[in-house]
Amino acid sequence: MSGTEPEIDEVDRGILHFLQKDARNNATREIGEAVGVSAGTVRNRIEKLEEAGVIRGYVPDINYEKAGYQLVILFTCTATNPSETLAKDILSTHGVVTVRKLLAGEENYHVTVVGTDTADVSEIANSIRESGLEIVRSEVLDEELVQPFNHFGEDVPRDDE
Amino acid sequence: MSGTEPEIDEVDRGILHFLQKDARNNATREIGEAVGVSAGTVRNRIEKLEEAGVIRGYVPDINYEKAGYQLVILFTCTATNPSETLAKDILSTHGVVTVRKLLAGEENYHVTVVGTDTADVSEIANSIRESGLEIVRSEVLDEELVQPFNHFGEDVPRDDE
DNA sequence: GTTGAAAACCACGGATC
DNA sequence: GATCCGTGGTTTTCAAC
Repeated sequence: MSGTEPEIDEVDRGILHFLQKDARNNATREIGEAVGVSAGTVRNRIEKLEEAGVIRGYVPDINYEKAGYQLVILFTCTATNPSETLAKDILSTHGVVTVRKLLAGEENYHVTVVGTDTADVSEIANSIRESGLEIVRSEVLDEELVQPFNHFGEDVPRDDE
Repeated sequence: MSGTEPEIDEVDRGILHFLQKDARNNATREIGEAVGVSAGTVRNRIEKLEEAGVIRGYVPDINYEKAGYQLVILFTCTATNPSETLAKDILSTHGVVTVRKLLAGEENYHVTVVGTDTADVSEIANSIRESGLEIVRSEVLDEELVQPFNHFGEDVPRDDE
């Protein structure tokens, strides 16, 4: 199907574990010392992981409310006429931050949007409908916590703490 | 309430816009040229944004399936006995990658988990129940797209391109 | 708060094992 | 495939505006 299955070993898991904690402020040498390889190897592994599509990119974890966008809304939707590009179309809509497509069920699209006020959110809702989603329910998001992957490197020996 | 409201200006928005695209492989000098300030100022602003809590951290965007965790499940739950630390407790559970707490409604907790097989997911489900969540529904996630914040910097003047 | 320059640090590339 | 090393670029620090 999708072809190659990348083999993720302990070194890769350790690297991914480190990147989870902080994907920006760290050095390959520091990671290498923690997982037991050289800095150059860390760089090679990261490159492989990126090429294999395991790592899709690096994003900042942003607190929307503190950034001035007080409203964070979760729209539960039904795709009336699903197309191949529907998810990507929705994602490119102003205000949309995440799109989750479920494998089955009626309410098979979950769209998270952020806005400054209700009028703003209302406009976003209209855009979503025009793209081909019927909004079944809209709810206010109170809190969202992200732990991108707490599996990696759980059994990697740590020299500190 | 939460106290200080950080003032996000055009420079901050431009910086956030750049970090969205790639939070790891970029130079402060490059960002500075795009938004019209020096590299040092970019670093100062980023530090401010981090201290203010606008930027909570930097995380890799990982494709779970390609990393060997084929099952990505969305649990829709109801908090039977909500506590202050419930969301954080759930997040620290093995296999849990995101916790979304809704402001109101019966099914007010959405928990995304990843696992290697059904037995793995079943164990995770048990852990979630033990933490105080009743699982109302479980669905298979087909696709998840993230666009952390496409608002920032849309109207920032660019001197090139 | 921002800027500019010097120094320490790091990533990147090739050669080697 | 992993490691070492030299070079260019970048972050960092500090003085000055």
